[in-house]
Amino acid sequence: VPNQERLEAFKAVCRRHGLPVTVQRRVIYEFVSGRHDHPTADRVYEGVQGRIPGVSRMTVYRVLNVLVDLGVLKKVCSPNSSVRFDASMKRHDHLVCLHCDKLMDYEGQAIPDIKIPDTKSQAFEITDYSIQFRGICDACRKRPKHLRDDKRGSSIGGKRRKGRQQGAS
Amino acid sequence: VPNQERLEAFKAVCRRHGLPVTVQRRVIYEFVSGRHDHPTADRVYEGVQGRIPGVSRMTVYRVLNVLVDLGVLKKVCSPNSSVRFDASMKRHDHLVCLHCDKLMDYEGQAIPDIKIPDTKSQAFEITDYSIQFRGICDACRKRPKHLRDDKRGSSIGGKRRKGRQQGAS
DNA sequence: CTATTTGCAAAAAGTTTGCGTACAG
DNA sequence: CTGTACGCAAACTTTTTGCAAATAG
Repeated sequence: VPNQERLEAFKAVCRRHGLPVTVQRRVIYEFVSGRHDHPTADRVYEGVQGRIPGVSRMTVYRVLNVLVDLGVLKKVCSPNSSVRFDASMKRHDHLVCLHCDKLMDYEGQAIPDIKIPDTKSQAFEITDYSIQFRGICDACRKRPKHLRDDKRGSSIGGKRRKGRQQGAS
Repeated sequence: VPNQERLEAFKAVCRRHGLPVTVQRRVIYEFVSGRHDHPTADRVYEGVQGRIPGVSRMTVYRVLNVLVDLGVLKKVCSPNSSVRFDASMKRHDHLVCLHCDKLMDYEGQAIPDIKIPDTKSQAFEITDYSIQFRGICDACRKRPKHLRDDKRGSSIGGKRRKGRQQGAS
C-alpha cells in the first residue's frame, strides 16, 4: 500500500469527521501503519518521541483512541499484556507467542474464509472475525529452556524474575 | 462436566506439581470454572469475597497466575480491557462485543477445524488457535443508539462519560 | 516440621480526566 | 478568529513485589 496514498486517505477521513489533521495525529498514524507488530500505546510513545518534539504520553493515548474511533486503527490484544494497535483494517489473522507476547500478522498461505455462523440463539450479531494462532516464536524456541520458562513469569516453584517484555521485531 | 470430577482432577494436578491445595486455590478455581463469561481478576476477586473470608485481591491475582501455570486456566483477552480467565481448556471460539466488551464462548454450530498452517517462513510454531468473532451483543443493540455510541468511550466529539464496564451475563 | 502461601502495604504499570494555552482550518 | 487538540499534572485502575505470619502435607 503506497504510503502517500494512505496518508491522503487518512486526511480525508479526518476532514470528513471535521477533525483537524494535527502533526501528532499524522505522525502517530504513520508510525503505527508503518509497522506490522502492533505496538502498545507506550511503544508508540517511544517510537514517535523523535519525530514529534515534546509529545506527551497522554496525547499518544488520546490520539490512538481517536484513530480507533475514526476507524483507521483497530485495537487488538494478546493474552498477557496491554492493548495494542493495528493499522491493517482488512480481515487478517494473528500469531501470538505465549512466551514473550510477541504479536504479528499471519502472512502464510491464505486461510479459507470461515462462514460467519448464525448466533441468534446467543443473542449476538457478528460483524467480523480474526483467528488467533497461539504458539511459540523462534526467538523463544532458541532461548535455552530454563530461561524460556522464566520468561512468562512462572508462578510455580517460587522465585519469579522481573518479566514483562515484548518480543522485539 | 461433573463438578466433583473437575475438582478432583484439579487436586490431582496440584499434587502432581507438589503444590498444596489451599482453600483459595480451590474456591477460585471453582469460581472461574463455574462461569462462561471469562471474568477479569477483579471480577473474580469480587466473586469469591463471600466464599473465602478475608481474601485479598493480591492473592486472587497470584492464584490466578498459578492456575494458568498449572494449565487449568487460560488467559484470554478482549480488545478493550484487562486480562480475563477461561477454565475451558479445550479448543473453542469466542464472541466479543465491541461496545460493552462482553466476552463469551461461541456455542453455535461447530466450526469446521482449521488446518494449522505452516509458519516456518514466519519463524513461528503454532500450537493452538482460537477464533474471535467480533460484533455487537443484544444488550448493546437494544440500547438506544446515542447511548451505545457513548458506551465504548468515543473520543470524537468530546464529552466522554465514565465508561469501562463489563456486560453482565 | 518444612516448604509454600497468604495478607498487608506499597509501588510499578497502564490509562484516563480536567484545564489553560497553542494550533488547524 | 473559532473550535478543537495538546501538554501538564494528577487521579485511577490494573498488576506486581517483598516480607512476616498462617497453613497444607
